[in-house]
Amino acid sequence: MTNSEENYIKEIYKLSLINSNHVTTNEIAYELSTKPPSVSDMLKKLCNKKLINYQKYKGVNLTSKGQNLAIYLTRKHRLWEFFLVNCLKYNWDEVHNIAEQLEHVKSEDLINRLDNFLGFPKIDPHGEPIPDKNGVLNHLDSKSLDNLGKNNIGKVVGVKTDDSDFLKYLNKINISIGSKLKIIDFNKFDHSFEIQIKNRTR
Amino acid sequence: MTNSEENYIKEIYKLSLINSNHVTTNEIAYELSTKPPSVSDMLKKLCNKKLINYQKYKGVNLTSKGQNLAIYLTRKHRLWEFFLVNCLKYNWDEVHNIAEQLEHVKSEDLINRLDNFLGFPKIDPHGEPIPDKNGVLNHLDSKSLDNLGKNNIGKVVGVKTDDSDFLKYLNKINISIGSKLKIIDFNKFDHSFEIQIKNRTR
DNA sequence: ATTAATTTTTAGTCTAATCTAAATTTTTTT
DNA sequence: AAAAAAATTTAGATTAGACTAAAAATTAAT
Repeated sequence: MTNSEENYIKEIYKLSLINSNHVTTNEIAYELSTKPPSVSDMLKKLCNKKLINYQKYKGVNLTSKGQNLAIYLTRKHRLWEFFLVNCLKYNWDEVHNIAEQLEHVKSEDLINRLDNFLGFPKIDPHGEPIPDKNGVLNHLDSKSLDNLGKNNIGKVVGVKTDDSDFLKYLNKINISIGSKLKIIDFNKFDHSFEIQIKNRTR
Repeated sequence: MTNSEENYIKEIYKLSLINSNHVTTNEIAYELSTKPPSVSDMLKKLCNKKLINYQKYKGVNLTSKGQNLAIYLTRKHRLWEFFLVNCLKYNWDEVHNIAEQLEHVKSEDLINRLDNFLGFPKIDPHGEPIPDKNGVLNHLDSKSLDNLGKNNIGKVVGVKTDDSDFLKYLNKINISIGSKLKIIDFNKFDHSFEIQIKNRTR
């Protein structure tokens, strides 16, 4: 299993959570900053390895073998992110690229020991659940901000994106995991919210 | 800088410490489990990048640029080994392969933070010195076992090889860093020693 | 239901790193 | 110092992953 194959599997996994299991060539190419022909080539290879279901022109989804692999990669990524933030004192907006590299280190034993060393954490620095040794994911009871509704109050439990610039913006406006948000108003023309932020004072 | 280039630089560094700065194509090929033509190709490339001095058929040595790089790679490798043994509770004979992978992660900041997290250790689990941020190496005052001489007593401060089987053998006969050894006898026919081992009782 | 636009795939090229086989240079032996 | 052996390099092929340009299939628009 090459690093590149692993990156494709992880990306297909991410996209299939958004697009209800139907992922297209162009989407993958866009997300991985590569070109569609490269994706076509790789899809053939991953299909031969029984990691994805793929029919020409029809898009892809993961086989259960591919899904297990994706969950294992996610486990590695999130455990490394947890290590970087909690041990090495990185900010949550700085860890993605490094975790991306660390996650390709090949040793299942290493990851289980890391998990143990970190105290078997259940959520990563962005609030995303960390799959356990058996691939079991602890889904949080949560809804996205646009489903909260006007005048309702919610508590931030996670952020879906790894985009460093967006996370920096959240730092700037003082939103982090645990912040309480109230929807004040909604602007239809650009789908933006006006919100009120309450943080616990420390 | 590719992983492969890094592996070559590190190997040339290791070999030039043994062979007083004259390293040959076949030696490199043997150590890296590759073939001489592959080495020839790579040497050309590293020479173009001014990392080694290389003349066809004449062997190689590192430029000062190459040496700095080698020391930095050694720093990364030994810090990760320290982490694996001291945090993740690996044995000293198990860490080499994993550290080999971790050392290719590209982030100088990561290594400096790791160094800080580990408490700026000076020696790795095999007793080898860990270069600091500026590449400064703390050479231990030591001699090899075959220079100790009959009836003399020495204290083990380090082991030069990463060979997992040899390290396991040392575990078996109960030699570790800190053991006191006395040369009882020397057998000329196969250059073997008879030694007495004294370990601190805990 | 054709045409137009978009998406996806095929065909062929490129680079890094490897290999085998053959040629060349250096070293050793006689 | 010539011949034999060993070490090293060149030449040419291969694989993985990416690319551009062109062809084919699908989807959208009239």
